[in-house]
Amino acid sequence: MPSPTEAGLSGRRQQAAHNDEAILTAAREVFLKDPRSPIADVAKRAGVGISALYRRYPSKDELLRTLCHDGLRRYLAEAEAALAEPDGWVALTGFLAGVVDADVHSLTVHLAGTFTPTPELGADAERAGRLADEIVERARAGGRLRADVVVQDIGLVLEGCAAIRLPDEGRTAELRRRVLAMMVAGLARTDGPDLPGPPPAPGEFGGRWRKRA
Amino acid sequence: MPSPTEAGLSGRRQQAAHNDEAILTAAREVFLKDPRSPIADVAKRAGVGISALYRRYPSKDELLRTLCHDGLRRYLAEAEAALAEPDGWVALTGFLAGVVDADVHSLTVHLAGTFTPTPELGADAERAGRLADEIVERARAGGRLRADVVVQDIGLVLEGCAAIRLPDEGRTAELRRRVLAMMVAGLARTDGPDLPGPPPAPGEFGGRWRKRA
DNA sequence: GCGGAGCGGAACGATCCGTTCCAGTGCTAT
DNA sequence: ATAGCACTGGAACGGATCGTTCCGCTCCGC
Repeated sequence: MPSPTEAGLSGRRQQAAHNDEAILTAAREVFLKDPRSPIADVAKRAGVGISALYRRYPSKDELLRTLCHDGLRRYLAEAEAALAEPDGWVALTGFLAGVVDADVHSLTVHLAGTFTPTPELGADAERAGRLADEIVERARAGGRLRADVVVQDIGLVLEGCAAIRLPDEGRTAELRRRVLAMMVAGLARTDGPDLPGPPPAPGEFGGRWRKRA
Repeated sequence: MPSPTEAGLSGRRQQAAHNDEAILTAAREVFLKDPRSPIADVAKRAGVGISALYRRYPSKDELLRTLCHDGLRRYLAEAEAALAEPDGWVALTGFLAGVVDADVHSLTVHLAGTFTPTPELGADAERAGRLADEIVERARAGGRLRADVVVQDIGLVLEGCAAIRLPDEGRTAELRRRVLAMMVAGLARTDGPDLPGPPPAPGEFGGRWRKRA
C-alpha cells in the first residue's frame, strides 16, 4: 500500500520514501509519550536503523524542531477551520476538540524549550496566538461564553486535557474528550459565580519558546 | 525559630532536627517539580550536603517511598475531613479543592511506579479508593452530581489540575483553582447532554502501583 | 557489472546520577 | 580539658544512558 509520496517510485527509492514517513510518525508517537525519549527509540519504533534517521536529520534538535513546527501547523489548520464556522461557540468548542483529538498541544508546548527555536517558528507561534484570540472573541460576541474567560484560558484547558494519557491511544482520546466536556461546561455562561482567581495573563502560560538553560 | 520537633534541643542535635525537616520539604518541592530530579538537587535545595541526606534515607528509592506515602496520608486526611461535611456536594468540591491545594496528586500518582511499593502503602491506597468512592456516592445522593459521573472521574479531574504548573507556586495554585472550577461545572447536574465516551473504568486510570520496568 | 546511495547497528565519548568515602567540625560525656 | 564520635560537606567513583560517528554490507540504477 504505497502512500501518495511513494507513488511512481520503486525499489530503494520507495523504501526511502516509506522510511521518511515511518520515521516522522514514529517520532511523533515516541516523543508524544515522553519528550525526553532517546532517539534510538524512534528508530526502533520506526523499524529502521539509526543511520536512516541521521541521514534525514542532522541532529536530534533538528528532528524535534521539525516535529514541533509540524504540530504548530496542525494547530493553525484547526484554528483556520474553526474560523470558517459561523457560530462562534461551535467554532470555539470545535477548535478545542480538534486540537485535543490531534494531540497537538504536547507536540508544540512540551517540546518547546527542548531545542533552540527558529524565527520562522516564532512567527507561526505568534500567528497561532492571534487566531486563538479571534476564536475566543468571536465566541464571546456570540454570547454563550462567560464574560470572565480570557484567551489564555484555552491554554489551561488544552494543558489539562493533554495531561490525560493512557497506554491505549484511542482510549486516551475518549477520556480527553470527557475531560474537555467538563471544562467546556465551565466556559459556558451561567448565572453562577465567576471563575476564581486572576485569569492567566498574556505570556504567563505557554510562552516557553526558549532554549532550556 | 525552632520548629516544634526541634524544641528542647541544642547545638548539633538541633541542626540535625532542622535538617530532618529541611530535607523532607526540599524533597517534596524538588520531586514535585520533576519526579526524575537527581538526589543532589534535593540536597542543594535543602542547603545540606549529600551525606546529611544519605544518613536519613538509605537510598533514593526509600526517600521517594516516604514522600509518596506522606502524600497519600495527606490525601486520606482530606478525604476524612470531607466526609465530616454533611452536604455531599460541598464535601466533594471541598475535597477536590483540598487535594488540589495540597498538591498531593503528583506526589502519589506521579511518584508511583518509580519505586517498589510496600504492602502498607498498597493498603492505604486501597483505603483512599474506598473513601473517594464514598465521597462521590454521597454527592450523588445529594442530587447535585451528574448521574453519569463515576469515581474514576475524580482521578481525571485531579490529573488535569496537576498538569497546571508555573514557576511561581502561589500562582500555580490560583490557576489550578480556576481549572478546577471549570471542571466542577462539568460535574454538576444540568439539563444538557451526558459527558461523552465510556467513563473511566476501575483501575484504568491511576492504579499504577508497580515498579517501572 | 560497477559505483554509490542507503542501510543496520556496533562503538565511542560525553554526561549524568546514585552511592560511597573521607577528612573536618564542634558537641558531649567524662 | 579533652577524647571520642555523631554528624556534616562535598569530592570521587562506577555504572548507565544517549547523541553521534563510523564501518561494512546490500542492492538499485545506469
